[in-house]
Amino acid sequence: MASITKSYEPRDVEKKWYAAWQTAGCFAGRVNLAKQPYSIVIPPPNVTGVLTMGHVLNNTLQDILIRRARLEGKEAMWLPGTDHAGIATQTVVERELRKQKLHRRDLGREKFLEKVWSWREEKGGIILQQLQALGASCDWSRTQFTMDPHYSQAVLNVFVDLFAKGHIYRGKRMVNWCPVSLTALSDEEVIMKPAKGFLYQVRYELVDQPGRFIEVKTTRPETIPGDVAIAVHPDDPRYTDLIGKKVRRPLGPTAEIPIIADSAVDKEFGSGALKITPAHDKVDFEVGQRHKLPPIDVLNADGTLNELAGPELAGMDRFLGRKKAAELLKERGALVKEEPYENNVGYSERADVPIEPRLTWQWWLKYPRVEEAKAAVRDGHIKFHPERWSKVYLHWLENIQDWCISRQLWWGHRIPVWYRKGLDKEKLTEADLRDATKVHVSLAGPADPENWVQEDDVLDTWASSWLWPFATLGWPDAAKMQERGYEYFYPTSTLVTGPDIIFFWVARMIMAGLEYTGSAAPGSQLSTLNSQLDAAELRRRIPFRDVYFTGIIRDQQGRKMSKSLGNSPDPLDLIASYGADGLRFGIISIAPQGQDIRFQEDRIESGKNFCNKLWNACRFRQMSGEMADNSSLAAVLARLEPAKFDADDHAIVDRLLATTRAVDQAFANFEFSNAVQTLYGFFWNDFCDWYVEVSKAKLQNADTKANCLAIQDLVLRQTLLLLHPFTPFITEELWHLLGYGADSAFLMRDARIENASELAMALGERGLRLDLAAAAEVGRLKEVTSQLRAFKADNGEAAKKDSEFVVEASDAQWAVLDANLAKLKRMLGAGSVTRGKMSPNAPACVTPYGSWNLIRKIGAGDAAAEKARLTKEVETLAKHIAGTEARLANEAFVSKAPPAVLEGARKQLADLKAKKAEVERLLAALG
RNA sequence: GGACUCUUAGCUCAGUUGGUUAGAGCACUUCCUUGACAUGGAAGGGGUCACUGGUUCGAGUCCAGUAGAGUCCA
Repeated sequence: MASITKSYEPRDVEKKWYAAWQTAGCFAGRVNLAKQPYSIVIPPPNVTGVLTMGHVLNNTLQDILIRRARLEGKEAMWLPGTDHAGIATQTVVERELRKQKLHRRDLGREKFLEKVWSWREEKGGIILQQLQALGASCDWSRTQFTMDPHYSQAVLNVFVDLFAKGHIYRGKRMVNWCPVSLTALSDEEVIMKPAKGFLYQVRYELVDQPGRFIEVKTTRPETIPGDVAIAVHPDDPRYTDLIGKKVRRPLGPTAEIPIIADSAVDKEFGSGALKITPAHDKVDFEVGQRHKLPPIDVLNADGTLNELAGPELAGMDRFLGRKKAAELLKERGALVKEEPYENNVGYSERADVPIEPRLTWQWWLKYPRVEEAKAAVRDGHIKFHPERWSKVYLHWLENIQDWCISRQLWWGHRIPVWYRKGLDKEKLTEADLRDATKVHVSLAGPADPENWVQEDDVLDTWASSWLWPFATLGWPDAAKMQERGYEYFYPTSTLVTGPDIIFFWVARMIMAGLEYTGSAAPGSQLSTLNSQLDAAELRRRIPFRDVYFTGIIRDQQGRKMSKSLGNSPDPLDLIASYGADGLRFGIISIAPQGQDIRFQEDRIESGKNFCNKLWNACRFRQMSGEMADNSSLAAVLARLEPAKFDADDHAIVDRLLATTRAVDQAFANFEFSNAVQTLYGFFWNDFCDWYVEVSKAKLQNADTKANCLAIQDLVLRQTLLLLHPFTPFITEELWHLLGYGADSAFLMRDARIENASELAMALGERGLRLDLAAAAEVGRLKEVTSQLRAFKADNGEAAKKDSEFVVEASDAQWAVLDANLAKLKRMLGAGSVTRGKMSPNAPACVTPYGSWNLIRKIGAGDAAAEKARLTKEVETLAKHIAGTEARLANEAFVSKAPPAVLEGARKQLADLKAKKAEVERLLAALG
C-alpha cells in the first residue's frame, strides 16, 4: 500500500480519478428495475457559456445529490447538455464576421448557419469540459444539445401540435425590440439600467383657444410625431374643461389630436397630462386601444426615425433625433423647460443598447395546462425548496400572459409554417391562418414547396428548453424513449436551479410535462386524457418532484457577479489554487439555504484546509499501525473489541452515529451547508482534536492498540462515505489508500453508505452496546481539559509540557481522573497529576473534578494576583447564583415551567453554589 | 404601488416546536515549530440579537408596528 504524503496535492489525484471513473463507465445511468431510479437533468448552460461561480454552486449541488443517491444504492442518472442560446450564439458569430467586415446578410441564411455550426463544433460547449474539472459525474454519453436533430423534431412537433390545438396564434403586439439584433426579446433578455437623460417640458396649443396650452413632460421628444392624443386623469380638476378639445401636435406632420380622459394617467407625475404614443409605449398602446386611436409608428426597425416623423427628423438615429426634436421644439417656442433626469431604461442584454417597445407581428402561445400546473405545486406533487418560492410561482401563473415565442433570428428552430406565395403576411387574419390553402403548418412541410415561402422567424430558445426533462429522454420517438429509459427515469427526481428562471423555465417545464407526458406520451399504454388530470396522472406527468432553488452568488459588496463588472473569480483558477474538492466544500459551506451568497475566498481556502486535515488524519492512521482488513464494513466491525471500549471509544462512536444521523437528516431537508458544517465540526473537533489525541496513549498500549485502530478505521470509513458527495476526489483516493475498496472497485460507484440506523444496528449485531453515560463523561472531561489549559495559560504556562498539578478531589472524582490519567496528562501538557491537599501558596482552579493546584514557586506579587483572580471568579459566580435564585423565587416560574426546566435550574444553582463555596475556601486559605 | 426576503461578534453566517451564562468559520491578540497536519495546535478579546411595543413565568425565537437593505412583480 502506498504511503500517504505529508500534504494533499489535489491536481494529480483529481485527474487520475476522473479519468478512471470515466474509463470504467461509472457515470452511466442504466435502466435497472432492481434499483430505484434517481435522475436529474442539468439546467442546460448556454452553449457559448463558460463556467461561472453560479454554475459551480448549481452543479456541485446536483453532483452531491447524484453521488449520494449512488451511495444509497439507487440507479443515478445525471443528464448533461447545452442549449443553443439563439441570440447569444448568433451575436458571437456575427461579431466574428464583423472582424472580416461581413454581415450575416452577406452570407445568406444557409451559409450563416453553417458558420454557426462550425463555431459550435469548435468552441461551443467548453463549459461541459469545465464541469469535468469540478468533478461532475454526469452521464456524458447522454449529452444533449437543443439543436440536435432529434431534439429539434421534438420542438417542432410541439409547435405543430399546439397550433393544431389552437394554442398558437399570430398577432401584432407590443414587444421588447432590439434595434441592433433586429429581433423581439424576452423580458429576461432586457436589463433595466438607470440612464441619465433630460425631461422635456413641452406645450401643446389648443386649436380653438390660441394662446392657451397644455403641458406634458417627456423623456422622448422624438416620438412626438407619433402622438395621437394627450391624456389626463378623469378626476383631475385642472383639466376637466379641456377633455374633448383638440391640440396641435408641435412636431412632425401637422395634426390636431384630442385631449382624452383615462385613469391610467398618474396625476402626480409632471403636469398630470400625458402624451399618448401608442406605437412606442406599452401603457400608451393600451390607452390607444381603449380610445380606438390608431398607432403611428415613427421608428424603423433599426431605431432610425422614418418619414412619419416628418422631413426634419426622418432618417436620423433615435438619439440624434431626440436632440434635433428638442431644438425644433425650442425654435417653435413649444419647449418650456429642459431638466436633467435619471430614469430606468431597458437595455438589450446582448447588444447593450436601449430596447424599443415596438409593435410587430409575432407568434404567441396561450399556455396549456395552467390550472394543473398550479395544482401540481399547490397540492405538493412538486415540492419547492425553500417552500416560499411556490408563492412566487403561483402568483405568476395567476397572472399569466401569452408567450411571445418568435424571434427574428436565424439561429434556432425555424418555425414550421409556410405561407402561400404572394400572400401579404401583414394582412393575414386568424381565419386565414387556419386556411390550409393559405397557410401550411407541419413538420414535413408542404408537398409542393415551390408554391410556398417558409416563415423566417425562429422560436424563442425557451420554447425548446421547456421540453428538456422529457425530450432529452427520447420523447416523442417511442424507440428512442425505450433506448434512453424514459419510462424508468421520468419524472426526474430533483431539479436544481436559480429562482431567477422560475417563470422562464421551471413553470414552463411543468406545463410542458403536464401536456405531453404520462398517458399523453407516445407509446403509452393508457388512453389519453384530455381534460382535467387526476392526482395520479398529475404525478406521472410532472417533470420533477423536488425543485431546489439555489441562492445567487454575490461579491463582497453584495453585487451580482457579472462579466462586465469583472467581479467574478474564474472557478478554474480557484480549482488550481484550492483543488476541486476545496472549492466544492467551501462553496457549499457558505451557501445558506434559500438566501443569496456573499462570496468569500477565505471560505474556499478553509475547504482546502479541511481536505488537508482529512488527508493528514488518514496519514496518521496509516502511520499508527499495520493496516488490517478494511475491505468491508463487516470486516472492520469484526476487528472491534467491544469489551475493550473505554469512555472515549464509546464517545467517538456515539458522535459518529449522531453525525451520520444529522447528515441523513440534512439530505432529507436539502440542507447542504448544514451537512458540510456538521461534518467539519465532527471530524475536526471530535475526531482530530480529541479522539486522535487520546489515541496516542492507547496506541502505546499493546492491549488497546488493535481496537483503537479498528475504531479509527470505522470512523474514517464512514466519514469518507459521508463526505464523498461533497469532496469526491480526495475521498476516492483515501478510500483506496486505506484499503476500503478492492483495486477494481470505486467508492463512487461500488460503495454503499449505511444510514444512521443501519450503522447502529450493525454495531449492535457486533455486540457493541454504547455506554452513553461514559460518552457524556468524555464531554465533561473535554471541558475540564479546556478549563485547565486556560488555567495554565493564565499562569504563564500555556506552552509548558510538564506542568505539575496537585488535585484535591473526592474519591468518586479521583476515580474518574485516575482512569483517564495518561490521556489527561497528554492533553493538559502535565508532567504529573497527583492527589493531595490544596496549598494556599499555589494558584488554584475549581473544576467539576476537584480543585487543582498548579505547583510552582510563587512570590508575594503572584499571591496578590491569584487573590484578585479568585475574587473575580467569586463575583461572577455570585451574579449567576443571584440570577438563578431570582428565577426560582418567582412563584409563577416554579408553578408554570416544565419540570425538566425547573430541575435543570435547581441543579445549576446547586453546582454554582458548591463551586462558589470551594473558591471561597481557597480564597480564605490565601489569607 | 404589491409580494417576498434579510437585519445576531470586525466580516460571512448558524441558532430546530419559546427554556440555563447566544454559537461557528474567518479576521484579530498572545503563546507553541511537540513524531498526522504551521493548510497545524493551545488560549484569549469581541454581541443592548436593527428599533419600539405586546403576548408569556420566560422572547434572538411568537405577534404588531417603525427604520434600513435587497429581490421579484406591476
